[in-house]
Amino acid sequence: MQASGHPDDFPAQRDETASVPASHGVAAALLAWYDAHARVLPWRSRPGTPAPDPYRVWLSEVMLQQTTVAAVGPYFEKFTRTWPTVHDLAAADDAAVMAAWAGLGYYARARNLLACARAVSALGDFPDTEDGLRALPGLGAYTAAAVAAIAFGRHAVVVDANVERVVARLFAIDVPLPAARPAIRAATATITPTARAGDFAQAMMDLGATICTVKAPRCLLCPLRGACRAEAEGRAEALPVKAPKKAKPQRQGHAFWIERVDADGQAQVLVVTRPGKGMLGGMRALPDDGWSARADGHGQPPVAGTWRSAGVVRHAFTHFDLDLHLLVGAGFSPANIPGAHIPGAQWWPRSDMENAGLPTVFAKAARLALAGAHEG
DNA sequence: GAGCCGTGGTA
DNA sequence: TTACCAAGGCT
Repeated sequence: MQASGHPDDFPAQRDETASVPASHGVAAALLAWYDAHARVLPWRSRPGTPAPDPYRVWLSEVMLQQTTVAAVGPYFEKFTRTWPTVHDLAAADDAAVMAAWAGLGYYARARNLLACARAVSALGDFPDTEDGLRALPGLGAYTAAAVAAIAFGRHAVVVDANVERVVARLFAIDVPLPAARPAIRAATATITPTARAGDFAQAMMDLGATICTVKAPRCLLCPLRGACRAEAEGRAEALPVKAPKKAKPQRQGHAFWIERVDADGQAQVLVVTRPGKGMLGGMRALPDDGWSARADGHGQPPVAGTWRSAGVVRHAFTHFDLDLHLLVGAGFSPANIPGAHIPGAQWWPRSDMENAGLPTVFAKAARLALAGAHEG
């Protein structure tokens, strides 16, 4: 194959028999495309301009883990408005951060976010190397590389699901995931430029999000079309190959709605703070009967009383589906009003449940309870 | 390596 | 409606 040092030669220089695309041409073509088509995002600087605040890069990358740009937007705005620096976040109360994260999912991210902010604040600032970043809580191989490249201009190989898809197609890697990961990483390294590694990473992700999509990739618009082996072979959409998924179990559980009127005449609802680990760990919630991915709940209410059904919330988690049966309690004796018996319990104003910081499954249950009350 | 861990959009 | 899955990390 004739080597080419001229980006202008790309993509015509592609050799059909080559095992890999022309690396120089791929990076140059992608960066040129990015300069013209980069998405404008709140946590991102324009191509070729100084890098954004590492705090904002880090915060956005953690929020974007397995989460869409559209979903992250309002949360990023809220977090940066409430806690403008990593030191502000480090000083925040755990409950405030968890409540602010409510609805975004994968709540271990919020717990690690706070731990990371406190570690960084204690250090004085973010580490500026990939290895230094990788040692922080919540930063795995992807996020450490992304922050190193985007915030600090480091030459790091950034591989997320977008990059996996783009590279699997570009090199026609048809080994199924996850076994293909080492080959994909090695291939990514061959096309990652020394200069502008951060823009390159973001360009790959933009390409994956807008052109090289999972379904119906828009190959006719792709700046890497001439270098793409999968496209040349007419099988871009078929790559990467993934192992089949396991079926999700259907679980049954109960949540319990308990109200009181306090001394000032204010209606309140009993909420609990869940244990710091595991499902919805550290989040405020309604009392429940211990349902989990592994088993149905035991069905028993936390206190004696009269319970009536207020409906069912159907909710899909990553690894199981849940029917959450909502029971509304009444008829508690004055000596038996719950609260003291239930670990982590507190009373929350009934009129302010939307600000209780409930994860979505419990927010749905709360809306059901509040709506049901109007039916009489 | 494989299981666990949320949510909302899309086809 | 069902199924897939998005800027993954941790154990």
